[in-house]
Amino acid sequence: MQAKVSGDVKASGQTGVSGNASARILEAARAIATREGVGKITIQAVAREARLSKGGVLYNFPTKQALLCGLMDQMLSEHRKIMTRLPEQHPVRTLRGHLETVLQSQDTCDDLSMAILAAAASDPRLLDPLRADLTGDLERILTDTRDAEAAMIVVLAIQGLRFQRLLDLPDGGADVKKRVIARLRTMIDELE
Amino acid sequence: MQAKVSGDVKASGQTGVSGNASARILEAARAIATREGVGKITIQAVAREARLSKGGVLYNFPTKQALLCGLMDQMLSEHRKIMTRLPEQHPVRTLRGHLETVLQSQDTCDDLSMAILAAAASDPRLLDPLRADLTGDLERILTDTRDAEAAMIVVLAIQGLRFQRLLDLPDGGADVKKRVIARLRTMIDELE
DNA sequence: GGATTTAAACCGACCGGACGGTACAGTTGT
DNA sequence: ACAACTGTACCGTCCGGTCGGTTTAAATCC
Repeated sequence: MQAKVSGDVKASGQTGVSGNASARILEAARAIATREGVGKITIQAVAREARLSKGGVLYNFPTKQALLCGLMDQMLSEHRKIMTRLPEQHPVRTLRGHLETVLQSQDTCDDLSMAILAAAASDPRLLDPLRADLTGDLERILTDTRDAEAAMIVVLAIQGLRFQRLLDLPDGGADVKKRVIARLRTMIDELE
Repeated sequence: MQAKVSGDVKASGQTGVSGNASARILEAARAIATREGVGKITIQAVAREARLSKGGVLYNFPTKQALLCGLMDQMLSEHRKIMTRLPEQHPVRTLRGHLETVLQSQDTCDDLSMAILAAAASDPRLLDPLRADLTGDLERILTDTRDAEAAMIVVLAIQGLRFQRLLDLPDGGADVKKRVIARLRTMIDELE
C-alpha cells in the first residue's frame, strides 16, 4: 500500500524514476526554499506549490524527513550525473567536476544546494550521504595531485562559491566573478 | 515594560551589554543548533538549555525573530571585535581578519556561524546585516590588492572553510588542514 | 466484450501535539 | 515600595501525520 519512495535515510539514488509527481514535489520544495527560506518548507506549502493535496505529497514521501532525504538524493545524483558527463581521462577531473556542478547550478538558478541547507536545518544526519560522497571525492582529489594544499584551497573556494550563491552573499560583481572562475580553471589545470 | 534588546531587524550591534541573561540565551540557541540543527531552535528548547523559563527568554527577546536577529548581531559584533584586534597597518588586514575569525570560531568550537544557517532557514532577510558587512569588507579587500582574483579566491576559500566546519564536512585530515591554513596565510601576505 | 475486481494515485477532513506569543501573578534586589 | 525580572497557565494557530474515501486505469473473469 505504500509507494515508490522508501523514505528511509539510506535510500538509493533514483528519485525521478516516475518522472512526474515526485520530481514536481521536489521542485516545489526547492522553489519554496529559494523564495522564502528552508524553514518554510511545510508539507502543505509544498503541496500547494506542486498543485497537489497534502495527501498527494505524503503519498509520494511518507514523512517530511523522506522528502528532505529525497531532496538530498536528487542533488547528489544530479551531481554525479554532471561528473560522469565530463571527459573521463582528465587528470583532476573530480575537481573540475565539482566546479562545473557549482557553475551549472548557478547558471540554471535551479538551486539544488538548497537541499544542503534544508537538511542541515532539520536534521544534521541527513547530510551523511553528502559527507560520504565528499569524502570519496576529496580522497581522489588529494591523491590525484602532488600539491594537495592548492587542490584543497580550490575545493574550499568552490564550496565558498556554492554557499555565496546560495545565501546571496556579495560576490564582487559579475566581471570579478568571471575572472575568478577562469582563474580557478587554470589552477585546476596546473594541478597536473 | 519591554527590555533591553530591541528585536527590530535593524538593531544595533551591542548584544552582550547586560552580560548575563541575553548572552546565555544566545549561547543556548547556538548549542541547540550545533547539537540538533537550526530547525530545533524553539523558545522552549532555548529556555530549557539556558535554565530559564519561556517567559524569561521572551522578556529578553520579545519575538523569535528578535532572538535570531540577536544571534546574527552577536556574530557580526564578534567578527568586528576580532578584526579590530589585528595590527592596524597590515596591508590586507581585512582579509586576514576574515581568516582569523574563522580559525578562532573553529578553535573554540563556539560556532557563531550557526547564526547564518539559523537566519537563512527562518527568513533570508535576516542575512541583510551580514550582506552589508560583507559588501564593505569585500570592497576594501578588492581595492587593497592588485590581484583581485587571487584575493577573491582566498575569500571564497575562507567561506568554504567556515561552512565545511559548520556542516562537519570532510576536510582531508588535520595535517592537510594545517598546511592549507598556512598556505592561505602566505597567499594573503603575497597579495601586497 | 461488458461487468467486476484490483491496485495505484490522490484527496481532504481530522487529530494530537508543539509552537509563538500573551497575561498575569509571583519573586528578588535595592 | 518599586522596578526589574522570572515563572506559568493559557490561547490560537499551524504542522506532521493518519485515515477513510474517491478517481482512474489496467487486469481479470465469464
